[in-house]
Amino acid sequence: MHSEMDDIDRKICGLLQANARASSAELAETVGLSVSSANERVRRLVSQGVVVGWQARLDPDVVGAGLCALVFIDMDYEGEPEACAALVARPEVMELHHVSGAHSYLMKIRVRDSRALQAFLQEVLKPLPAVRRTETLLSLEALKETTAMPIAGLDSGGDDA
Amino acid sequence: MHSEMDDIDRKICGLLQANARASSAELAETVGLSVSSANERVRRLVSQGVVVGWQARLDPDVVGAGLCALVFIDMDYEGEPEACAALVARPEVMELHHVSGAHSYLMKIRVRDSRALQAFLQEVLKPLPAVRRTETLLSLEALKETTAMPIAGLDSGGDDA
DNA sequence: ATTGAAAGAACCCCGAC
DNA sequence: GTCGGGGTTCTTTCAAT
Repeated sequence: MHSEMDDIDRKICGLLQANARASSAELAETVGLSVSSANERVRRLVSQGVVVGWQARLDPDVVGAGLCALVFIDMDYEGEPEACAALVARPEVMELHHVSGAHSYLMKIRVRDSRALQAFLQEVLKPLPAVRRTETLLSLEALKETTAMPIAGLDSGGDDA
Repeated sequence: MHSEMDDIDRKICGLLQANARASSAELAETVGLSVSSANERVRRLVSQGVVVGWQARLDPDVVGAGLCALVFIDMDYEGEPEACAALVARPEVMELHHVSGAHSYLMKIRVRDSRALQAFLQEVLKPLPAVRRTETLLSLEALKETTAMPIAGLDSGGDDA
């Protein structure tokens, strides 16, 4: 791609992770630039693919997604890509990781309640041909759940080289 | 607390999960309301706590958080709240779930590389008095990773760009 | 890259239905 | 709750440094 990120870029990223609706004026004030420059920085970060999207975060209970479950999935090699594609397409599936260790995949899903969980496992997951075995853990409480990345070289965000 | 969400609220939530920077004009167009009404809906959803935040999503690799790991943690009852608080405060910790099953907690962290992972486990996680045992899985590939909730009563529940 | 200023777009308060 | 209008704030563009 191109040029490296500097400290100002990192600060802006950190601010936008905490508040995606921060105005250019706010950003400019915090990082010590003019409004135009701050705006230009954001535009660059988006066009360079550093910022890949903007999400509103919702209260899970209010929208009927209060139950969170972690599901280990063992898959056969045959039909694995199709099964993954089918799962990724489902709105209940919030994460799908190909993991090292005893199981093939770890999936995080959110549904309304245990009935909906049961329905998902029986009607969506198990019918997939590649799915051999599953093991479900309930998230009894999500103490933290964010997509905000630690930003290398930012004090409030992670470690340095 | 108060009134229930209607279909329009759900649609707006879905749209804002996919694009938190959608203008009131866009929202109004999609749900079939005036700009004023759409704006008022968003204001209400925020003040009622349905929308709890706005996040920019960043490319993990670009910001130096390319390595994702899932860590099972067994904890003693003594000192458990302090350990959880310490972990939640760390920017590398993206999720911390109290889970059912053989282990106490499942934590998702993001760091730069395996060296940083090793450092985190040795210098942050293990020194916590309550932490008895840990088991780390590497996410070899995150096929999906979102905070967009499925919205009950909305057909195209939220997946993002 | 950064800046100030001007043009354009968006948001927000308000009174009416 | 919804709507349109008018004032205000924000974003975007532009010429210049």
